[in-house]
Amino acid sequence: MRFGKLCLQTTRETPADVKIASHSLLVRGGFVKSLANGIFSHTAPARLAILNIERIIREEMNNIDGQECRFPVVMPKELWESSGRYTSIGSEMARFKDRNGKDMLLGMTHEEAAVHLAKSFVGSYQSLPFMIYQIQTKFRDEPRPRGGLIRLREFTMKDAYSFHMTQEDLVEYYDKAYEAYHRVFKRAGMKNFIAVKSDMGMMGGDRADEFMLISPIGEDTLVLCDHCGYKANMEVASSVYDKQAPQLPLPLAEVFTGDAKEIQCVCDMLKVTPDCTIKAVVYAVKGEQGTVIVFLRGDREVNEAKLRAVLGKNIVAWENDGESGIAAGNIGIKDLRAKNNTVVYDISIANTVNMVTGANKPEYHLVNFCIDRDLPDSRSIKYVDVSKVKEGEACPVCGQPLKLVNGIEIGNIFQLGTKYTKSMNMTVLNERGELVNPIMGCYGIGVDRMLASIIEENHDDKGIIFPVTVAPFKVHICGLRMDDPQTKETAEMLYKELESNGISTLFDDRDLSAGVKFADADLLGMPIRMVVSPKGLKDGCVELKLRKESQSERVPVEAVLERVNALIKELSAEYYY
RNA sequence: CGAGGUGUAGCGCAGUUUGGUAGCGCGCUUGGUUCGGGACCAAGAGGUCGCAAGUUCAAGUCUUGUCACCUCGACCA
Repeated sequence: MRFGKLCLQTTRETPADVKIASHSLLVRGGFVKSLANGIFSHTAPARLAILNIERIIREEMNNIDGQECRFPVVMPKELWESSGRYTSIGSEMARFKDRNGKDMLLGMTHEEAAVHLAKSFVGSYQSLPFMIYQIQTKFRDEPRPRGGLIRLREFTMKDAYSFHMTQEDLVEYYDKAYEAYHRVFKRAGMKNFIAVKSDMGMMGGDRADEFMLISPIGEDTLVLCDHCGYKANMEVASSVYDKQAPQLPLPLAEVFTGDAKEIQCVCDMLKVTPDCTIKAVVYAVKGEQGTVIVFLRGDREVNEAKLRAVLGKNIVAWENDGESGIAAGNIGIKDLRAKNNTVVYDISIANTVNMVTGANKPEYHLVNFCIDRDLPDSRSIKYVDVSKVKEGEACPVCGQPLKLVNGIEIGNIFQLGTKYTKSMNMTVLNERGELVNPIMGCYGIGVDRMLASIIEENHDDKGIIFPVTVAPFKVHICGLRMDDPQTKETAEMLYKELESNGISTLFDDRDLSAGVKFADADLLGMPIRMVVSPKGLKDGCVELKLRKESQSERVPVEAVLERVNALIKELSAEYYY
């Protein structure tokens, strides 16, 4: 491709509202153009990089016997009602009516379509297992898109669906997919990624893993143990606690605390630390009356994802309407008289003694509260784990201190079970002639987000450093002094030679100064830069430089093709799995 | 949904306090000189100042409404 004719403009300045490196470089390099909130157009180089990523994904999916299919973007309401998700998914699903007033929606994932397709073509166990997948545009009306291509409303996703007769068969395939995902990310030039156990979210199912690129800009928090290798998303990470030091129970007493409501204020007033208190956090249940009150140790925070999983209900922020009977700021376990509420006891308060807690009346707290002594029905309390893991807390597996890092979710895999095949009534005959629901797995990769993540991990202060496997072009020719006939002729000749030998090349044939061309070459980040100039041609040479290196080499014009091929081979070796 | 911010040329911004001919830098066009790390000179093109209504002799500027975008928040009782 010729730079001079590219529909693209590089810029020196980063737009003021851009916060992260990949977004900045994608915009400055002219790869993407924001069209609306969370919706981008891609220029040719971005498209080429995406196609390279898709090619890697296709190869790996085909390698685990995937069949590339295609599901519709637009689907009727009825299909999604059959799985129950038409109502269970909120406003992130875009809905509209067609000309006849029929309710339609834009696909945000395709379990329903996959089951719809599979159930009509598959009647017996002899066809199973199989996996179907697609790479296609999804639309999710995210509440807050951000970070350029990191969180989009319209995006490209590879989504795969596998069907099995037994759980064992699913697990076996799941492990193959798990390995295939590692190969995809490795081949695409990612280094610092890991798989962690994750929440099921809207998918439902038995087990899920997320593939995370460890990065400070990641939106997810990951809990890791360097000692035993425990890895989990914060959303599902289990907590274990230091047991309270043994102490004699002191008499329960009510103390005046006035306006002190927040944990820290109460602690300051009573001269205690937050881990000696029990606090209450109140939620509302989405679409239902009443509240959920969570009691947990004052130094802990509620993990809403774990709470949702425990309740099996969606919770939302609670707003005090003054009618709930709740003494906000002074809520305690003892004599809680709130109406219509579900009470959740976190394991952090089990068997605690001498704690500070709300007195369930304004301006008062209790001190020396001992849950087993002061609650008549304490034995019937079922404690659950709903708090967030903290940095340094003991690993639930080996007890060593945990560390927290941020991660960008670049892919996920789920063991769905029969959630969709049951609800959508997909059955096949087994060996004994009985009708059974196949067991499903599903496997997603965010393609655009992968591009952004690759750039997050592969750039310097001058621009992108594309892995050779993903780079839109392998070679970037900078023709210096294109007004010089011999230089122009040689650059043209080399460009055509590379292209005709299957080496994708970006040819900067513009009549601009060397500095501009070098800056653009660094910004766009192709792995090999070739400088064709009168200076080099004087000795019959051109200059080759790798984007990731600072040293260049001089190569005779006639040896260029061979040398470029060798460099590509060398660069590619890094990304073999 | 809540709070804050921003909408002026393709991009980045000034101008708004105090109403009075639409500005700067980058980019773009033409000519010339340069040219191996974001060159210089000269001459140009390009904007109904997000949109709508209002106040005024006069609105980018004041008033009201509205739309869009950005950031943070939407557990810490």
